[in-house]
Amino acid sequence: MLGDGGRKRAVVFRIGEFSRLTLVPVTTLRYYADLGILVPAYVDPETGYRYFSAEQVPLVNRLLVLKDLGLSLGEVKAVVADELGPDELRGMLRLKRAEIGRRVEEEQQRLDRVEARLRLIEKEGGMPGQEIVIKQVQAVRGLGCRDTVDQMGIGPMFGDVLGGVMMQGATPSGPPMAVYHDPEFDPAAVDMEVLIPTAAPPSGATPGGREIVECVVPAAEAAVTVHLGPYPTLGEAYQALLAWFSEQGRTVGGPAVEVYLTGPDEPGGPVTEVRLPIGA
Amino acid sequence: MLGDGGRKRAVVFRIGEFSRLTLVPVTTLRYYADLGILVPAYVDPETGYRYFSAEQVPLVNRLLVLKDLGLSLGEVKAVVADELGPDELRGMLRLKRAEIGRRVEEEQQRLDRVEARLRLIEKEGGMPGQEIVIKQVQAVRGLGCRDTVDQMGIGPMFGDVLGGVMMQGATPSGPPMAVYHDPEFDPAAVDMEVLIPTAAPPSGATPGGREIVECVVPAAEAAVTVHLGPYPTLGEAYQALLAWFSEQGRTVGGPAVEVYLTGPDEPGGPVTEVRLPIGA
DNA sequence: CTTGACTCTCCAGTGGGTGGAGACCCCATG
DNA sequence: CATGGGGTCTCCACCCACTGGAGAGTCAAG
Repeated sequence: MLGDGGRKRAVVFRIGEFSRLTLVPVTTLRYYADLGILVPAYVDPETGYRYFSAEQVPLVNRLLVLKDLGLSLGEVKAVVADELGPDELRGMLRLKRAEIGRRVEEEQQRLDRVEARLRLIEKEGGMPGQEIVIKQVQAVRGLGCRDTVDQMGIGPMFGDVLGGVMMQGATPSGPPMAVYHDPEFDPAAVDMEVLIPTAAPPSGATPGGREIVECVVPAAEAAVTVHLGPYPTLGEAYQALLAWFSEQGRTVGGPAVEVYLTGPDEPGGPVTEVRLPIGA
Repeated sequence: MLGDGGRKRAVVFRIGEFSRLTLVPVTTLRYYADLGILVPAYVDPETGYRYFSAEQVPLVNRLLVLKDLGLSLGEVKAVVADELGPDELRGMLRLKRAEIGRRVEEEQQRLDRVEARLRLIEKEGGMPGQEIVIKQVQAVRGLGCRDTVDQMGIGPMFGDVLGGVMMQGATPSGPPMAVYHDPEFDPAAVDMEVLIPTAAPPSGATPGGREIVECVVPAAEAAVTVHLGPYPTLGEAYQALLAWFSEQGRTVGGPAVEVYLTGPDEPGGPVTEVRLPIGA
């Protein structure tokens, strides 16, 4: 058309023209060429210049469409290079559909959380002091015992169990924990389990007066918060957790667990993690 | 508690214990520490060991919550470090809300496209030969002319315009284009505009018999496809495009544009890009 | 031949980590 | 007090899909 005198030379474009034709940036074209996804029709062995043919424009479009459907460049390469059949392609797209669906769901939930947080800020004028996080806590194995005591007996029980475990020669592998088996807190009769995590628990003997046995706190999905301050103020943490449960429309799925990250002798009071399992 | 003889030493955890407490991987804790997001309570200057205090557990939870709301680590750092007020935080969250909303929208549309493609594959048993892509095509400036000719006059018109433009000494900056101004194709009277893109267009003179003037193809959002094969088969491309418009529930927003990437003398026929603007 | 636009290769950086290599440290036991 | 095993350190590379820059070479018009 533009001269060429009848010699049959394929119509090729340099990378810049091709970029203008396809609206794909030059650097990206080079990147695709290096990855082998869009191999130039001809590469000058002297200069390294890449030349693309007009027939490659629809290939670029196919590539863009596949990318737009959410395929990674590796998958795109497999599709355009290996010419994989409609079955594999269908399978791949079904996977993508599931994956994108999941992502939509996730983002929607994230959006809900952001909106809840915004409402909270509007109402309270700032971030709350204690955050509530969902965690998949794994099971904890250790030594301890379960007993029903009144409110005043809680402190002594810790000392008792701790002393008993030490007497057994076991080495704590983490901070002490307690499980409160009563759904309601009754100051007169607290059904609680105190345990010290240990790596390889040797078995039973008696300390001050209670029997030390192997105990397990089961794995759970739990709403978790951390309370800073003396034990009488732990109720705030439970209030916040229960408010969260009612706000989320979820139910409590098991007994509360407290983890005593720091003892009561610290300046500023102890640090206590409170876990409330989420119902199935 | 564990001895310590009454000396006031803060309860600190090594990175592994802290990781177990917070369920954040050790490597990630180190990463956050390096970024200055979660600075250890104490770093041993001799060994470099990082020690975290129990008071930092709620800080980690706050961090996780913020990250979960979609903030980047940089933003999280700004929030936890600079203690920025509720106003900035609110603003940031509002931005996030908009951003996440956009992303939900996008992913939803992507999901729709994947499902449409899956339906297509089920029906046709494979990928279509020609893909349709949405592109923001920018305006093209050049030399050419508009005329109404019959079907047989299209070819000569190209030769005429091309010759005229060459005679002006202008250098084409891209492949020839044509705009078809009739909504319907009437073989007896085709209202078409032929133009050759040029960088700095010099103005008017006459070639074989038509006046060459400066022309512009406006920028547009267009559905684009590329057709391989002789011109009489271009109807397939238009059919595919119109099917796409009706499937997408969109309307055509302007005259069709054809870009002649390759001339008719190529083996295998010419390569032609067809653009149909999308209505506002 | 010069000039300016274009292209080449190579390297670095993005974000939010993950994994490994090789060296050092801590602690409990013998 | 030596030793062993597990924990921790730093540094580097890798993931994805690009994007930007430096410095050198190339192409085409005047």
